Parts: sequence; C-alpha cells; structure tokens
Amino acid sequence: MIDQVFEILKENNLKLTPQRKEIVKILWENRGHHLEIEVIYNLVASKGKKCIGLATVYRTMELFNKIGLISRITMEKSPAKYELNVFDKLNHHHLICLKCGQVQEISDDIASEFKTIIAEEADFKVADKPMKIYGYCSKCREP
Amino acid sequence: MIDQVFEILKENNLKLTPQRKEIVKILWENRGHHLEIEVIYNLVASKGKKCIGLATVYRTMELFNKIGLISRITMEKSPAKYELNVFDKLNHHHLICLKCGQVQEISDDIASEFKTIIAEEADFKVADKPMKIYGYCSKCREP
DNA sequence: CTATTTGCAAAGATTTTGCATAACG
DNA sequence: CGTTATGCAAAATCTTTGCAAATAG
Repeated sequence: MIDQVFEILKENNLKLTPQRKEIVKILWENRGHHLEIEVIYNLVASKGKKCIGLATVYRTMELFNKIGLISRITMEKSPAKYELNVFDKLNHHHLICLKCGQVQEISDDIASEFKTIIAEEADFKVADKPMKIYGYCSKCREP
Repeated sequence: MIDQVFEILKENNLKLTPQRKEIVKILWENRGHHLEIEVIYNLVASKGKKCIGLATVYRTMELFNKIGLISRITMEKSPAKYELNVFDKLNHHHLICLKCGQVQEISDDIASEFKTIIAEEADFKVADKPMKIYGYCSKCREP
C-alpha cells in the first residue's frame, strides 16, 4: 500500500532517504487531511527518530507536488496545506469555508460535467487537481 | 460610474481619503485585470500626485476585500492579485493557467448549476466570489 | 474636534537558498 | 565514488503592526 508511494518516488529518480520515508508515512497516516509544513515537521520530529530540518520538509513537499504525489492548497491567511493524492480519490475538490477555514471535499463526479463545459466554452483544460471553491460550511452559514 | 464605487465606501463608513480615491481609480481603469499590491502602489505613485505608503495599499485592499468591493486571488508562487468587482460581472470565476499563470474568467451562468449541486450534496453555500480553477489554457495545453 | 487614516520603519510570517557535510544507490 | 539530499542559518518575500502625525467629516 504505502510501498506504492515509495515506488512512485523511485520512478521519479528520487532517493529514498529516511526523511522522505518519514514524511510519506505521516502523509499516509493522515491521508484525507490537509497538513501544514509546520505540522508535518513536528509530526516527523515527534516520532522520536532522528530529527529533520524544516527546509527539508519544504523542499520535499515542493518535489512531491511537482511529481503529482500530493496536492498543495494555498490559503489566504495561513500557510499552505498539503495532502497525499490517494489513488481512489485522486480527483476531488476543496470547499473552503471562509469563516472557519475548514476544508471539505467533493468528488470529481459532481464536477466532471462542469469541467466538460469549461473545456468547450473556454477552451481550457481543467487540471486533475483540486479546484478551490470558497463559501460557507453548514456551521458557518453566510450571515 | 466610478462614483458608485465611492458611494459604496461611504455606505461602509469608510472615509474618502485621496489615497483611497486614487486606488479606486487605478482599480477602475484596470477593471477586468488582476493587479498585485506592488503594481497598484506603483501606479498610484506614478500618477505624480502625492505619494502613498505600501502599507496603506495593503490596508486598503484588505478593507475593500472585506466589504466585497474587490476579489483577492491568492497565487501559489507570487503575491496575491486583486480586482474590482464590477457590477455586471460580479459573479465570475478564475481559470488559472498552471503554466503561464494567465487568468481567464468564466461567467457564473456556467457555474450556477454546479453551485446548486454543491449546495445540495455537500450542504455548502458557495460564496459569491470567484472560484479558482487550475488547468492549462489553450496556449499551454497540458503536455 | 475626534475618530480614522496615513506613512514609516520595524517586526512577523512563510518560504527559499548557499554551502559544507552526509549518505543513497 | 559521484550525484543527490540534508541541515543550518542566513536571506528573500510578502504582509502586518505600532505609533506619532495628519486629516476627513
């Protein structure tokens, strides 16, 4: 399971350093959640094992993002968040609550028709990446 | 026309300082474009008139965003961009090219059905704000 | 007049980078 | 072994803030 992820790293000529393994583990254990760099860094550190540098986490996430292993979502007033692109839910989208910052997801099924229309009307190929849709979750319903 | 914008400021109990007027003018003259703080700052400064502080531009845009006069879009690797919410196109969405960074817009008509579905399926009220949809424009079509 | 707003410079927050050292393959 | 990756600290970026002076209403 998680070994599939390690495979992906190899396929992209990335060395399997202990740091990268630890980061992957953390991402895997928290799949479905959106983690900030700082959080990942602390989780890795708290695992007791040898420490890791913040810069390494930044560099690693940049790399992982580049090879499509993770998705980064850029927040308005807080650090970016990252999540593993798990295979059976590679295509989903983020509903971001403007009030509490909570991130919900919806599947690509709901969006796929929308994407088709965009492709036709705007000659724009929507990426297989989460869209960011701002609004208000049920708890914070717009005033 | 532009006076309507000044009206909005008054309605929100914001004083009409020369700095705010100049910023509004710049936004108006560039409506439909997405401007960075630095650009707005330089445009105001280059108008010859009395100078303006960078902090004032930041504070003003934060305020304008809060009252819904403008939309801010947060970019991944560059400063945020701002644009005036012009009345006849208040509801539109951003198609952001991952390669060249170009920002296209689509109207809310295309998206409204999508929003309805989201409201129903996810109990999430999509804000009257641009959604961010990443992908590849016709020039940079995905490799 | 008084509450807001401004400008400046200093501080914050987040992210990137240079470089010597370590270590994967 | 040679290339790639790491850690640290320093730098770069973008944005926010404190405070005294200025000013809109």
